[in-house]
Amino acid sequence: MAVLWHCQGVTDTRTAGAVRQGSLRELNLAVVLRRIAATDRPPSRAEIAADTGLTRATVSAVVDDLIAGRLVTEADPAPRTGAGRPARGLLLGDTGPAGLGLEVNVDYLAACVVDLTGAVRHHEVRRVDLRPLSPADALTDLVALARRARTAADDAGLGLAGAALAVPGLVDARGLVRLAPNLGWRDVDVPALLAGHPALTDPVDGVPPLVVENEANLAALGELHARPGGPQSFLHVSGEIGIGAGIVLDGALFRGSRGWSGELGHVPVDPGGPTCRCGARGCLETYAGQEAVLAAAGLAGVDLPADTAARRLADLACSGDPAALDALHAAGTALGVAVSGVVNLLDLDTVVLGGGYATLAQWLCPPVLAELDARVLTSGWSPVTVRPAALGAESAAVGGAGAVVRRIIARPSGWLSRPG
Amino acid sequence: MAVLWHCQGVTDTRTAGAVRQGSLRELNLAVVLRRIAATDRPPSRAEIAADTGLTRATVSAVVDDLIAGRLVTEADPAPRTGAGRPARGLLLGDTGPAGLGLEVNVDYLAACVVDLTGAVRHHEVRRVDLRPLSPADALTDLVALARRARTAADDAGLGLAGAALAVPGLVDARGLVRLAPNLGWRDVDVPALLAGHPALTDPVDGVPPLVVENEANLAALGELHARPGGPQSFLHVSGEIGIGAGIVLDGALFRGSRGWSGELGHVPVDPGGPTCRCGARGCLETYAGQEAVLAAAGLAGVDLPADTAARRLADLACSGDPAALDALHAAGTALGVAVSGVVNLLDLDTVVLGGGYATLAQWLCPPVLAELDARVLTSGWSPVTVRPAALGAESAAVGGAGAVVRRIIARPSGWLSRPG
DNA sequence: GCAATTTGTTCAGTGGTTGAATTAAATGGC
DNA sequence: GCCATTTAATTCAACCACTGAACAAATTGC
Repeated sequence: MAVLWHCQGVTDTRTAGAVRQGSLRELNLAVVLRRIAATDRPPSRAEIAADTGLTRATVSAVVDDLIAGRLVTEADPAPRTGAGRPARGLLLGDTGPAGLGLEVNVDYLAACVVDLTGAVRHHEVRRVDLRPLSPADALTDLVALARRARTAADDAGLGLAGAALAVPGLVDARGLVRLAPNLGWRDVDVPALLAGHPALTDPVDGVPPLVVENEANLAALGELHARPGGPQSFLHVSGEIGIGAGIVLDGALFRGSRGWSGELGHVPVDPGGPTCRCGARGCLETYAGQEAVLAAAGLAGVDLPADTAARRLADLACSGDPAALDALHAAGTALGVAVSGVVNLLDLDTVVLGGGYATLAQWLCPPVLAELDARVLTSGWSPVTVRPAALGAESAAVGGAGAVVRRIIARPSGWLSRPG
Repeated sequence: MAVLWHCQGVTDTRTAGAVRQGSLRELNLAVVLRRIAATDRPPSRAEIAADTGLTRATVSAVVDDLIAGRLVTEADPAPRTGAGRPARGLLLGDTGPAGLGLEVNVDYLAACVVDLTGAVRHHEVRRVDLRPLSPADALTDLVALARRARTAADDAGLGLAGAALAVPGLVDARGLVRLAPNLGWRDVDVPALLAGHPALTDPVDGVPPLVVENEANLAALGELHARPGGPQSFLHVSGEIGIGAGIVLDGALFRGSRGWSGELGHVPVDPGGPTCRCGARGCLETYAGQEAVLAAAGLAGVDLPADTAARRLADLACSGDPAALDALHAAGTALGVAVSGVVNLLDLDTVVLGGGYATLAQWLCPPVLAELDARVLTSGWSPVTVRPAALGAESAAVGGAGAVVRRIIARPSGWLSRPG
């Protein structure tokens, strides 16, 4: 009766399709590469063999393939240890594939390049109010950033293996932006608009080069990326003009069946509360959305980019402004109520405050924690951690680029068998 | 720019560990068996080969192994089609392994046996009020049911491959029941108490024979099991004395990191509402829990098993009793508020009302739907379906037994390499 | 200088898939 | 009723990638 197996294990999807003969190598490439990626200290071939259960012979063969594909390099200085032939450490390559992360937001465009090791090799943010621009014009500007990012990647010897574009709105499975309220976009066919710009990336192994994804989801992945040893399951709340959330479970983004998960802004906080622009009453957004908080702090009608607004509010709070402090406490309490529901439902132990909330975390965390302590059934056993996001506005772009390189690590065969 | 790949695919965990040589067959056994299980019409070897991409030679070899292990049988009557040698249909075996499902609840014990095909081959429910009994006595009674179930399985030529026990409470990873409030259990070490009863099942391939799991989670799996072609992602709400929920995503139970997901009963509905027995204010349970609904319907203080109480309430509602109708409408509205939050967060399109709610679905569905329509951001694009559960009180036991056989289908090598 | 130790590679052996050829079992036209 | 046609399933040599053991390489310590 010793150890129990879990129902989660009951339905593990170890293989999606058939396992052909070549899949064996394909799968072991992923196993070995993942092992190399999983640690700080570069592991030796022998160590990998011992850890994974493969023979040293197999590991050597697999590593040869990985080195040939520039996914892995040997560490030059042999780490000095005891007796025996010194091990040669293996590192993720920093001249192989890289991911391109892009973001279109209300008041800025961003692009970044992340290499296999997770290092941000290029980063550019361009402040521009996109609301007056048409989607086509906005994307033309974005392509200029992407082109510079690609040049930077080329100069560094990196090959772009894919790109991810963050958009603050609902995106469907084909990359159509169904609704991005704060951008004023509706049914914008981003892939079609970008189709005329082949500069982005080339397809690799049949994998299309661009993903379009909700900004809050990619920002959550950015948090995952920024804390390699951190929790693998958490809720990342993006407090912008609207409130979105990215749900990360076991190191993977949970998108829902259509990718529309995480609409935390419209979780009911008080069913009899004020009417939200979505038509319902008492949504979280009516308590903790940027507009509501600014109004409560006496800054009604101020039209500011999210981070500037948050900065302004933080300054007020720092100076002890009572209206600002009250507004933040109320927002934090409402946020705590909504988040408590999430935690009760998903059994999470970490909540990350991102977007504008990161700047205001100092004032938001206490009331959020208070609600969590009171409302989460299991908080007595294991308390919930609430903390600000590790990255700022670049989170979504970095998260998107990181998702691209994580995909390479999860399935290196695609990169290795590329035409080039 | 054609088709987009999804972020979900970015983080697919195709392999957990190393892929040894024998894993190839192991994995293909699962691929082929899953294909056989996935359809009504028995597929031929050739059809499986075409679908999976394996060669007919490989499929034949794999099927031979499955037939030898009684996991698969050949359908006797050749399905008459066009020209050519007639195909021999392949079916899941009904004389191979089976799962044992058990349930301990407030007012009944249950046991059932489910074979690979999903058929319930044995079922027994024993009504008994467990609250006065000690956990040890309750489990002794349960073992008697389990023994009869095992005898029934043996008589039918089935081999029990594992058992799952549903408990209405929080269960930790080691099978310890941390808290089962309505049973009056706290820190009950179920595996230890059952260790003296070896009659349950024998271990198979190192997999321990018994899982202890939350009743709401297994009931959700029961719903999945009862509707083979139904949705693979849904929220299953169990309305008992407390309110639990099981979250099924892509055909798998989502348990959270510690298995404590689905505490819907303590999701806040109105932060200023009545105080709940958990200490917080305005939990769903204070509006839609059995006690609250009975009190609102004028049946305060009645201490009844969940299904009896629901039956009584349904009778009142049928007869047009205004207090009962109002109580149900209020409960449904509160339930709708809580469920709206869940749907906004997880992007689900189906909500199943189970437990006592199934009996009352006729009156609960309309207000739940009304709240969903008003509060779910994406309800305009794709409406949410709300419907009663397919199974009644037996849901958790059947779901647990089904989870055992699903595990066999997911990893048949464990059964095939068993000692016997 | 030599035994001990640990790493990494080489190589014959093997398990399981591959692909083509072959056999099996039916339909349909004449 | 016979034979070409068609589709299903099996057989078999070839091959791919892993296995295990032996071996070469590189260092420490006596």
